[in-house]
Amino acid sequence: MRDVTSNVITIGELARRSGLSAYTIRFYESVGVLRPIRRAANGHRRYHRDDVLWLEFVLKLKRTGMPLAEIRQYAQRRARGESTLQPRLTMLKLHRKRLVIQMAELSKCASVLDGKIRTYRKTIAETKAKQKR
Amino acid sequence: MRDVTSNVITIGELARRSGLSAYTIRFYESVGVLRPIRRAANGHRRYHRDDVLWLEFVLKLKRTGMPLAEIRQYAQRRARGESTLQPRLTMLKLHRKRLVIQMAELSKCASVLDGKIRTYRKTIAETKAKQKR
DNA sequence: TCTTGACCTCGAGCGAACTCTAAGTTTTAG
DNA sequence: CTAAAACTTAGAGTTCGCTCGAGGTCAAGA
Repeated sequence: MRDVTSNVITIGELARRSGLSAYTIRFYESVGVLRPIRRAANGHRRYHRDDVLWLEFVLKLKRTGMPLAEIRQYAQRRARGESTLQPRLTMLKLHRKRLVIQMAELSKCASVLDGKIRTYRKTIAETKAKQKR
Repeated sequence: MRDVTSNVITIGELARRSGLSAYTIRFYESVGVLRPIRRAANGHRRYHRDDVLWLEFVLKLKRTGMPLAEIRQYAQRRARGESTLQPRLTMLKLHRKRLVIQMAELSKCASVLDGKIRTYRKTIAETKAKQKR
């Protein structure tokens, strides 16, 4: 059996842990969101601790609406080292601003929804009362 | 000149007001997100107050991540009248739950981002200090 | 009258993000 | 040793949500 407790894992195990499909993980590598992954002697991908951590961060960005093209740019700057710290910081700050806007949007929509839910409940209750009479 | 203050507006005016393109508005009608819009004698669409309000609500759902297929289903139930109140209520409650999850995701990501931004700032400051020496 | 611009329909095209197929190797369990 | 499961590649196909092009009508302004 494969050692699942190791800090070097296969693509299948990473898929299981991340909730992505192996297809998607390879796709992310092919578009440059993940750097070229180290291989075992047989050519199979081996994901290390740092790859896993990076993927987790990528998924955070993705789930909060950053497009893959932008994540790729960030990844490529990261790969180029410390000289790109400033532009990366700018990207993060920009995304943070978008999050704030998104959160405002969500909470506004939540209260609209709450209003609708309340009136729906009332209407349904009234309809039922009428039927009983 | 066209009367822009009226409560019956053209597709161009609605596009201007909603920020969507006229293409998109027609597309929404074609997929059933908007009901078939009333026409002027010449066949041009005329949007009334209720159409505009409905579109506003649709955009709230869309911006908070409800897929068009689901919005269409809601719209079609709405068109079928009071008998669909219960399933519509269920849909709204479901979407509300998703909003809560999304908001949690966003704020979690925001704090991760804040952490990164802080360490980036520090690293940049240190690098500059080193260069001065 | 002529031109410009806003509208119409239908169907094709596009970009993003996967998702899968095919054909081939390798690993692992029995 | 063999069968099934897990991996590899390249490239095709799918879904979603638009976005546009072609070709046509119609109305208002110069």
